[in-house]
Amino acid sequence: MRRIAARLDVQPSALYWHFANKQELLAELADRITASIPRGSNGVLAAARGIRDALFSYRDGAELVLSTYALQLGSSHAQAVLTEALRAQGATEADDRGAALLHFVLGHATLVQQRMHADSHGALPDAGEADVTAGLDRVFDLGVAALAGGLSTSATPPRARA
Amino acid sequence: MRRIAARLDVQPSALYWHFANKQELLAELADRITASIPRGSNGVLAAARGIRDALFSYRDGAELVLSTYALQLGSSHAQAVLTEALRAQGATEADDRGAALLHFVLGHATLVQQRMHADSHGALPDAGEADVTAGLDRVFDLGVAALAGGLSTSATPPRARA
DNA sequence: ACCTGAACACCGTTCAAGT
DNA sequence: ACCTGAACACCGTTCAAGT
Repeated sequence: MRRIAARLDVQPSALYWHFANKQELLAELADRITASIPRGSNGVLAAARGIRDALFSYRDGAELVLSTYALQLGSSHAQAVLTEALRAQGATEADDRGAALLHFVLGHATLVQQRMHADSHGALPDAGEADVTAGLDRVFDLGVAALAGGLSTSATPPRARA
Repeated sequence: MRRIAARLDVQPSALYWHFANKQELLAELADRITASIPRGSNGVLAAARGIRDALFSYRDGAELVLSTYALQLGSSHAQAVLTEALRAQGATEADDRGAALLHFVLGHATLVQQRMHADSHGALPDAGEADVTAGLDRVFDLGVAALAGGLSTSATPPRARA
């Protein structure tokens, strides 16, 4: 709060005219992050990646959206995007699958983002020359594919294969 | 730190003889939580539930283990249990699947635990008489089943069906 | 070896008072 | 309507000094 106030050239107490408390300010921030998630119907994998990338593009975005979603402040835009992509693909139990997918994406993204953040501060145990992020994209894709229902995860498969 | 010190009838600064900082103390706590996860080979679903329940039995256990795992402090016992159960079931890509499953379980459990915690403090938007936790067990089971590989998620199916 | 005491540099939040 | 100033009740952490 003090840092935000400083950036606005205002006293910290001024923020409490606009927000009841820190949590409500964070909920507004989370809403802006999720609002930037693309709605397009390019398949479940594209939808999941859109969410992940939106989270990654803000510092602590994943953890913030996870917590705000848990408190049921903020919108459920992310889940709506996933459920919609699942339905377009003809998945069964699209609501539950959408929830599970969202939980996976939020867990995965929070974990990866925290690890990257720690690494950039040199706070990770030294693992030699290995990339901290090695294999995590593969884990993400595998997880999404599995949760999407074992069907094709792309609504637009390569034409050459058709 | 101050609260822990008080519980031990000691000054907060005394803790810094035993731990370098708060994060290292939390890592030790996370290790004790994951150490309580049962290793049995009763299938992937049982393994995943064992992890979830271990997390639930400590205040903020899920978030704590998620963060500690992200920083790669503490053991990878939870992931080992999942990977082992996947292999016993004959799953392909057991390592990546184990990672994805762990991410899902951590995301799901963190979300559910934070929501329950907020609800018990009356911090959730009023949803009438609905249970805050409604349907979440179903989402968990569906997620685990999907990530387990679409195979049977139980190593001991009902005998009546055999 | 293990702990205390005192300090340092922070937090989020409240609220009377200003304009 | 919107902000300041000052305070309150907290944090994690350090470090000389004690025993």
